[in-house]
Amino acid sequence: MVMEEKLVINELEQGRELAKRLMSNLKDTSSIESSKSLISEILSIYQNAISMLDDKKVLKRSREIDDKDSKNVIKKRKVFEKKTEKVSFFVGAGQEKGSIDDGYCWRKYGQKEIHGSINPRGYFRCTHRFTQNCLAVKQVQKSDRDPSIFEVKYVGSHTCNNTTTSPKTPNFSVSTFQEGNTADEQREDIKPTKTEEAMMSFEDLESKKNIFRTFSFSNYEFENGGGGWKGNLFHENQLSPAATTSGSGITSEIATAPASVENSETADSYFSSLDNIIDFGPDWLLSCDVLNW
DNA sequence: CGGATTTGACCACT
DNA sequence: AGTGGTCAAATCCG
Repeated sequence: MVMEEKLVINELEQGRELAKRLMSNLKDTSSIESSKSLISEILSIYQNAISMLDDKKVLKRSREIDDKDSKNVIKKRKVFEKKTEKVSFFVGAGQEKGSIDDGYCWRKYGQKEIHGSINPRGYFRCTHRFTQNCLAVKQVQKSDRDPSIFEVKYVGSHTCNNTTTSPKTPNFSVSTFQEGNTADEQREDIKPTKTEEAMMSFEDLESKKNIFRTFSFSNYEFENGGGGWKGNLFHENQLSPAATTSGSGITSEIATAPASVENSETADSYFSSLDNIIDFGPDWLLSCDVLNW
């Protein structure tokens, strides 16, 4: 492991420790000021870590471009320019056949057996690819480790306006993972959720990402007891590979959106309230209690 | 009948 | 040469 990677890990570990302390403080409503201070520190640490990783990406990318230029080779596939985001959906038993709606219309264009994986990977692209030149693509694969988890990898952003009728509001716990096209991966787990039901539209993942980035925990320990899941989780009542899925063993940000829709607050409004992390309101604190933080 | 899915073939990349 | 991603003809389905 190179030195800069160690530094990043060190930064993230510090953030984790501070987060733990914050959790303890949150149980004591009298220490709000202390909690705010901790949050500020966490934000600073995560920002440092992110900056380190971004710098690595810039360096790596420039090297790739130089290599191409030096060889004077024109390659058809420009993989490194695509923005990818991995997400995992954790589905309940017997729900695989359900249909997940992430707010977009997808059309399956291929399926492949992946070397080393038990389950095939499905390839989906936006239905409006040709009508609106929307280049969004996603890959869905059932987790080998846990059949109840679908790993979904989103590549590119939607440029189409058409989302399916009602905003897809999957109820799930989400963890997204943004990857550079290489091994530079950022791990950011988050556990928002005011209640156990939040609705969110995938089109908002990108915009919310920064929010998660500023405040995230590794909830993997909570949800899997340290078991093998390395990535982000989505809890969804209904999900079909065609609709969404992915995020193979990776790490990322996590949002839990629960399973019923009784709570009227949508993910959108929920996340909006996160715009200023420091201003988490009483509701958020309540959710911490609910989650037994 | 039109749109979506399946699936083998093809191609880019390593 | 092996692997993953995409294409496109065949097929399915509402």
